[in-house]
Amino acid sequence: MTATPSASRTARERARAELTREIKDEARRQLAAHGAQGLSLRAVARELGMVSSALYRYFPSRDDLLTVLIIDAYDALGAAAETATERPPAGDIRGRWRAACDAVRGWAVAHPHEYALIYGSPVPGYRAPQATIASAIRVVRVLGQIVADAWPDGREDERGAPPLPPDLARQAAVVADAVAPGVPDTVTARALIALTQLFGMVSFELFGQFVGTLDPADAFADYAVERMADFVGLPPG
Amino acid sequence: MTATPSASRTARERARAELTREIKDEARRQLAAHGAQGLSLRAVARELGMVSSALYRYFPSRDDLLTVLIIDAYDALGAAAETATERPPAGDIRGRWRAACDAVRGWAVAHPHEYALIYGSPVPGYRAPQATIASAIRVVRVLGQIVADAWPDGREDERGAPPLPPDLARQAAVVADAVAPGVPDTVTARALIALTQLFGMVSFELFGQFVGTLDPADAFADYAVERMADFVGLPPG
DNA sequence: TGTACATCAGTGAACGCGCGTTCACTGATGTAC
DNA sequence: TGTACATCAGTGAACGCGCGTTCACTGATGTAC
Repeated sequence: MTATPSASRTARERARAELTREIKDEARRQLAAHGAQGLSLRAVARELGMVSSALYRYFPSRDDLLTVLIIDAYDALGAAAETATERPPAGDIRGRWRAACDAVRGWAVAHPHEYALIYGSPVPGYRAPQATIASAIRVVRVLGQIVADAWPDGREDERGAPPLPPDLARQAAVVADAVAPGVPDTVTARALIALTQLFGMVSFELFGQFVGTLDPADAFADYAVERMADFVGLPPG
Repeated sequence: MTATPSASRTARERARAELTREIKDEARRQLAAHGAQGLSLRAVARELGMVSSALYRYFPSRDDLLTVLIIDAYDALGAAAETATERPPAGDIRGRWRAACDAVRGWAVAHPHEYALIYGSPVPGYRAPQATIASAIRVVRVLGQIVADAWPDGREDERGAPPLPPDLARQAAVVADAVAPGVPDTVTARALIALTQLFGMVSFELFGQFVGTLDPADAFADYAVERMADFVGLPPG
C-alpha cells in the first residue's frame, strides 16, 4: 500500500482501462458500419492489431461486449437528456421539455446504430440482463421529472380527462412513483403517450419510414414536441 | 393453346406456386425463431427436405427472399387494418379508428418478428427496394381515409390549432394528397403524430421497453388510442 | 537494492461450425410436329 | 397417337469465407521478502 506499488499498479490498470476503451470504441465503429449482428470480435481485434483471443482478457464473450455497448448507449442518451434539460431555468418547464426531447432526437440522429441497438428490434438470441435497466431509465426519469415539476403536490388534473380504468391507474401509479412522484395518474398516462410518440417518431425517422414524405423531419419533430407538451398539460412557453 | 397443354402447364406451375409458398412459410417460421439475420437459405432448404441450391430455382438470392417477406408483411398488416376498419358502419368514425389501431397492434402482437422486420431496425446491408413502398403505405392509407372521412371538404380545423411552419405545411399537404385528401394540414400533422404514437407504443411493447411497467399493455393501448383520436379531432364515439 | 515468485497480457494454432452461391449433372415434365 | 426435342426442377459436390471460443505457451509487469 505504499506509493510506488500503487502507482505502478495503476500504470498496468491504466493500460487495461485504455485498451478496454479502445475495444469499445472500435466495437461502436463496427456497430455503426454493420449493425449489431455485424459486430465481430475477430474484426475488432484485427482492427486493433491484436489477435482475436486477446479480447477474452477484456470481455468474457461477445454477448458481454454487446451488453456493455447497450449500457453505454443508454447512459449516453440519458446523459445527453440530463445535460440538455439543465440548460433552461428550472422554472421554464416547457423549455426543459423541449430541450430534453430535442436532445433525445439529436443523440439518436448522431448515433443511429446505437439508437437502433437499444430501441430497435432486439438482437435475436441476446437477452438484456437486469444491469441495463438502471441506465435505460435515465432518459425516462428526465422527462418524468419535468412533468413532476409541472404538477406540484396536490395539483389536480383539471381538464376533465377521462379517468383511467383500474388496471391502468395502478400501472400509472407505479410508474409515477418511480420517475414522476406526485403526478396524477391521468397525467402520467398522457406523459407515457408522449414518450411513446417521441420514440416512435424518432424510430420512424431513423428507420426510413419518413423517406420521401417527412424528410427532413426537423419541422415535424419540433411541432410534435410542442403539441405533446400541450397534450400532457405543460404550461405554454 | 388447346385445353390439354394449358392444363398441364398449370399443373407444373401449380407445383411451383405451392413450393414457393412453402418456402416463404418456412422462411417466416425461421424469422419468428431467429430473427431476420437468422434467416438462412440452407436451413430453409433443409427443413423442406431439399438441397440448398434448389432454392435458387425460386428465389435468385437470400435478399430477394427477404424482400418478398417484407412485402408480404406490409401487405398482411395492411390487409388486417383494411378488414378491421370495414367492420363498423362507415359513419362510425371513431369506431373505425379504434378498429384500425387495434388491428395494427393485434397483428403486431401476433407476428412480432414480422413486425420487427418492417418496423424495427433495418437489416444492415439490406436496402429495401421501391417495390415495398406500395405495400407499406396500405396501413397508412387506412388511417388517412378515416381522418379524411371526418373532415369532409371545406371543414376547417376550428380548434385554433397553431399554424404549421411553411416547410411542414408543404410536407403535410403532400401526405394529405396521397392518403387523406381534403384534410387541413394542421389535422394531417396531428394524424401523423398519432401514427407515430401508435407505432412507437407497439414497438415499445414488442421490443421489451414496457417489461415490468406497462405490462400487459392492453389497457394503456386502449386508452392511448382514444386519446389520440381526441387529439386528431375525431368525433367522440 | 536485489532476488524469487506470482500475476497478467498477448500469441498462434486449432476446433468445429454454418453460411451464400456456383456449376455440371440427371431425370422428369411439357411441347411441336 | 407417337416420337424427337426443349424446358425445367432438383441433386450433390465444391468454393471460399468468417465466425466464437479454447488452450498451452511466452514474455513482460508487479509483489513480497
